[in-house]
Order: sequence, then C-alpha cells, then structure tokens
Amino acid sequence: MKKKQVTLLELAKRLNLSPSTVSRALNDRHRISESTRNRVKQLAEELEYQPNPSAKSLRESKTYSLGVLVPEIAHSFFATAISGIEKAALAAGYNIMICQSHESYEREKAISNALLSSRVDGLLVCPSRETQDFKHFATFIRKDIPVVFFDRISMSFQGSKVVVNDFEGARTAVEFLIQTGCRRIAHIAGPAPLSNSTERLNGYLAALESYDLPDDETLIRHCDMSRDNISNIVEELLQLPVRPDAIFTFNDNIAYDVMRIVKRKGLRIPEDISIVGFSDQPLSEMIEPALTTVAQPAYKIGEVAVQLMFEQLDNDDAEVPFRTETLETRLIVRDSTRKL
Amino acid sequence: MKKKQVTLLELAKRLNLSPSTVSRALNDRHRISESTRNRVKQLAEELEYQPNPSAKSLRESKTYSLGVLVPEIAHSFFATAISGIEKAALAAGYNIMICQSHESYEREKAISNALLSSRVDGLLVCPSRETQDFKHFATFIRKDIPVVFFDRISMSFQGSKVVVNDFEGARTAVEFLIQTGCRRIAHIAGPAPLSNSTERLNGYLAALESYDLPDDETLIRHCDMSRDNISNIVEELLQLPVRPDAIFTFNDNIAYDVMRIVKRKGLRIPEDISIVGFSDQPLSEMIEPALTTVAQPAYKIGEVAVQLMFEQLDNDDAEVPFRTETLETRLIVRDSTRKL
DNA sequence: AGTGAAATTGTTACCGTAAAAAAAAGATTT
DNA sequence: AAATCTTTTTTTTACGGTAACAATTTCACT
Repeated sequence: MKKKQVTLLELAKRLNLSPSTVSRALNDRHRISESTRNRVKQLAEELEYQPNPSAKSLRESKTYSLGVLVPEIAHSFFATAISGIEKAALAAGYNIMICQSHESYEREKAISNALLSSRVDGLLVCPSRETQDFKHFATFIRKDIPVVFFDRISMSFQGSKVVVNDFEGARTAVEFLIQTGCRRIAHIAGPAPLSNSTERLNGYLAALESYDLPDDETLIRHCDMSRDNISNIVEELLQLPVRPDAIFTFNDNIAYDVMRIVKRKGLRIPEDISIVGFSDQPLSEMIEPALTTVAQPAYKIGEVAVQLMFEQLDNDDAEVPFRTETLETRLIVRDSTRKL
Repeated sequence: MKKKQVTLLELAKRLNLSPSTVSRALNDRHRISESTRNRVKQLAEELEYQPNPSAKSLRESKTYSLGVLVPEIAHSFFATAISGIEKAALAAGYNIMICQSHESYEREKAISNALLSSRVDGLLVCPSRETQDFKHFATFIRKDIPVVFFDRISMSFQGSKVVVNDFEGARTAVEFLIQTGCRRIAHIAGPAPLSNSTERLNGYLAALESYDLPDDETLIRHCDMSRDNISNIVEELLQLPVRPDAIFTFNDNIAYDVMRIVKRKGLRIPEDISIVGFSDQPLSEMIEPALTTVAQPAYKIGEVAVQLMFEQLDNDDAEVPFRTETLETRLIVRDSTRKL
C-alpha cells in the first residue's frame, strides 16, 4: 500500500536512459548534454526523487557523517560549539552524530567504538576529564579516520586541534585584577590533568610574575569540580591569615559557587573581594553582581574544528600535516571586579 | 597502504563458506550448525569484523537512526531531554541525529527536509515557537515515518505525543502562592500559540477560581520571551495601582529577568513579592534568592518519547494507535516564595 | 567521403548484507 | 534399495547509486 521511493533506475526507465547517465545528469557539471541534464532534472523534480544515502554510502564507502563526542551537551560552551560544528558540517553536506561521555572514560571508550561501528568519516572530540589514555582514538587513526580535538587536548596525541589561548586569557584576566588594585589573588584551578587547567594556571603565574607579585602556594588550589570540594576550598581561602582580595576561578560554574559562599560570609563583591571566571556562560551576566569573565569563541571553535576536519578529509590520498589552531579569548569586564 | 575493512566476503573466503552462511552464523539463532557458528564467530572476533551499516541499511531499507529536532540544545531542558532520548535510542541500537531549529519556522522546514533526505526511521520533535503550520511533518506520515512530538504539541496533528501536565503544574504552583498568603498574583504567560503557554495559563486561572479569587485581566500578560518585552511588562505590573504580591512566570528564564528588575526597584523577594518559575533549570537553585519553580521530568520525557516511537516502529505493518503520554510535574519550593 | 577527436551515452561491475531459492548431504521411513 | 523428509550448506538475487570503461554519436577538418 505504501508508495515506494523513486529510484534512479525508475527515472532511467521513464526517460529511456541508462542509470549512469541519469546519475551524471544529476551530479556532473560537464560530460553531459545540456538538454539531457534538463530533462533528467525536471523529471527528478517532478517525481521528487531523493537519492538513497545508504546506497551512496555503500558505493563510495563514505557515510557523510561526523561523530561529535563531548562531555556534556547541557554545558553552554559545548552546546554553542556544537552549533558551530553543526552549521559548518551541514553546509558541507555532512551529518553529525552527537554523543556525550558525561565525563566518564569508560563511556567515552564505548561511544568511540559505537561511532567506529557506524563508520563515521571523522571524529570531533573533546575528551572527558577522566581521560588519560588515548588508545581508543588511535583506532580511528589506524583506519584513516581523521580525529580533531577541541577545547581539551592531549599534547602527545597525533591529530589536528583547536584550542583557545588559555594562557593569554588567564594572564589578561589576572593582570586586570592587579591593575584594579588586587594584590593577593587566589586561583581555583581545574582538575590537574586537564590541558586547559595547566594553561590557565600558567597564565595566572605569568601575570603575577610580570607584576613582581609573589606566587603564594597557599593561594593555588586544584578542585575536582564537585560542590563540596569547591566549598571547602573557598572556606579555607577565606580563613587564611591574610585573606585574598581576589579569586580567579577555572570556570564560571566554580565562580558562581564561590560568589554564593563569599556573599553568605557577608563579604562584599567586589569591594572586599573580586571574582573572575572563565567561559562567559549566559548566566554570568544574569547573576548579581554580574560576573567578570574570560569569553571563549565557542561557536568559532566548532567551525574551525570542522574546517580542520575537512582539510584532512578532502585530501584523502596526500598526507596533510596536522594543525593546531589557537583562538583568542576576550575579557568581559562586569561588576564582580573593581573599576580600573 | 591503508588496511581495508574486513568484510563478510573476506570471512567467507577464509572459512571456505558462502557469505550468507557467515551472515547467518553471526545473526541467526538456529538453522546453522553449532560448530560452524563457533568457527565463524571466532574468526570474526579475531579479525575484528564489523558489519557495514550502509550495506545493512540498503538491504533492509532502514537507517537505524532517528531525527531529533529541538529549538535549541543549549537550553537545559532540551539538553536533558536529549540525554534521555540518546540513552533509550542507543540502547535499542539506534543512532540519533540532533538538529536545532533556533525557534525558526523556516529552519525547521529546511531541517525536516534534510532529515527526510537522510532517511531517518523516525522523527522526535519539539516544534519551534513560530510553527503554526505542520505540513512539513505530514510529509513524514505520508512516507510511513513515525513522528513523536514532545513538550510542545499541536492538538490538530496526528501522532504520538509526550507532554507534561502543564495545567496541574501551574495550578499547584499558584495554589501554593495563595496558601502562603498571596492574593494579587500576576502571570507572565508565554507566546500565545504555544500549547504549554495556554495550559499553564488555564492552570493559573483554575487555581484562582478554586480559591474564589478574581481573575484580573490586567495581571495577565503574554510575553514574546525577549528581554525588552519582559522588562516592559514587569515595569507595568509594578506600577499598577495595587501592586501584585506574586508573579508566576511561564518559565525560569523569564523569572530570572523578573527577579532582577524587582530587586533593582528595591522590592524584597519574597517579603514584598513572591516569584515562581517553571522548568527548574540548574541555575534556579544558584541565584539569590533560590527560585521556587515547577520541575519537569525532562530526561523521562525523552525516554518516553523514544518508547512511543518504538511502539510505532516495531509494528510496521499493523496500525498502532497514537498515544499521548502526560507526565507529572513537581513543585520545588525554594526561597523566592514565602513560607507556608 | 573519410578520418580522428571530442562529446555524449550505455554497460558492467561492485559496494556488504540478507532473503529466498536451490542444492547437497544425511537421516528416516517405506 | 528406493523414496521421502530433514538438516545443512550454497547459490542467486536484489537493494540504489556510482565509477571505470566501452560504445556510440556528433562534428570539425582534411
């Protein structure tokens, strides 16, 4: 009863042409007469012909789909980066398959295998926090499936990468704090293994150094992103003999927690203590006081990641050198820091 | 140079069997000798054989992929619903293709067609705010591709649906406000065409009625979700001769804006005015005061949507009646409302 | 008219899998 | 021992589109 799909063969029969001529008429630019092409295209239009992607895939051994593996789509940074990826990929006729590792190494491995099974042509990935071992991605390389890392990267792994200049972003932010008069600036860093955590920490240290401020180890704490842990760290920082007059956090979410605790202690932001985050989530301009933070070009990161992916995909034969693109950040000054 | 994929044919050759015997050995339950099956499975394991999904798709005319079309993945509600969808779909061996309409009707149509072209087996969709005309979804039905709507639905459209009991959710919230002593409760509703907006508005009215409170039309405003519009509405409400003592908003995002404006006016929350939102976004417990809101089981919504999808997919031949599942909400009482 | 080159179209094979049909081997019955 | 029925294995075919190659037509130029 169901109306079946119009196929290339069907078109060919009706036009008294061979299937390949029809195929060429629909795809090729020359090598086909104007008149035939028009006839074919017209009938195709009329019958609403739609090529069968499975058949195309099978023939070309290409799926025209890219795997996208992120820790969590609910994070606005990833959601935005995915939008960038989506736009660039769709524009090139590629579909994307979005998967979440939920920051679990095991899930990441499982999903990698699933994506491998579904034969994606490439993989765009931001590894989980837990991921130390990158063997599961090496499998892709072995099968000539390009892998592009973004946001979080591994120095040791072969592949194109898109990152943000975390170092400069952090340094600029901390220098701004110094310029507004802060002298005891604490840093709540992210989990130690994360590439961005190290970079931001280094940027923080560089800023202190360039202003000849001592780097007091008691002011630097790594957190595991859990609520309790952040809470403990902030409590400790506030109870130091000489209280910090600013806290630069690894990301905005940590900053929100810090702000709540600081306010609960009756301290004023920014008069008693300045707070600076990293990422510029939408929420950051909504809370009070609005958070000064380092904005990342999330959408652009996604676009560039796809661009680097196509560099690899387009030249399947030649060896294209891997590239690492570094995008710049922008300090967004709001009300959680003192005025210059 | 590149090692090519192990194919069924390859296995067959090595084992001196026909490809179809190998296929049966890997899939069928009986109709094959134990020993052969073991031999095949062992070699498949050894060579890391992975079936080619394109070939399978072509043969079965099934893509084992579901389209997921939402307004915006960056919204925590959708991100969470997608997680539920993802889990349920992957568990059943289906991939999902996530797309965003960005609340644009035109984009929604374009994406629908793209998903149609890529031959998804089913579509899970939450229509854009702009969408009034559902013709583009009818195309799916015509091709026997099930469509399941979630969150926002059209009464007139055929298909399974998953919604939340917006009516009860709103009524419970407003009744709670009344129980805490509020008497002039304003409602900032969503865009009029949205199904949930109407439902929540009706729930609000029902609550007033059951407590014999008058429904003052000046207290009910539809907003278009834009910042400016919300801002104007709140200004107007606060300048009424008799100021409202509570505002129930269509969703949390509106509530955040309302709170900021109310606080800026020097009014205290909840002493002078109570605020209740809808959705329970993660942010709602972070802001101050923490927002009282109606929680929706977003993850569950996703799971149920997939479940209804499979009801349709599994019985391709028989006509399975469409179903509408209604899930219950839960009032989360925090600090933006007075104590009971 | 004849030749060759260029332009256009047709033929064929194949991609990997699975359903259906056919064949072969083995077991059971008459 | 022949015939029938199982069981197991093999072959055939089809899915829809594409590319390589082959064949045909067109056309310009001797």
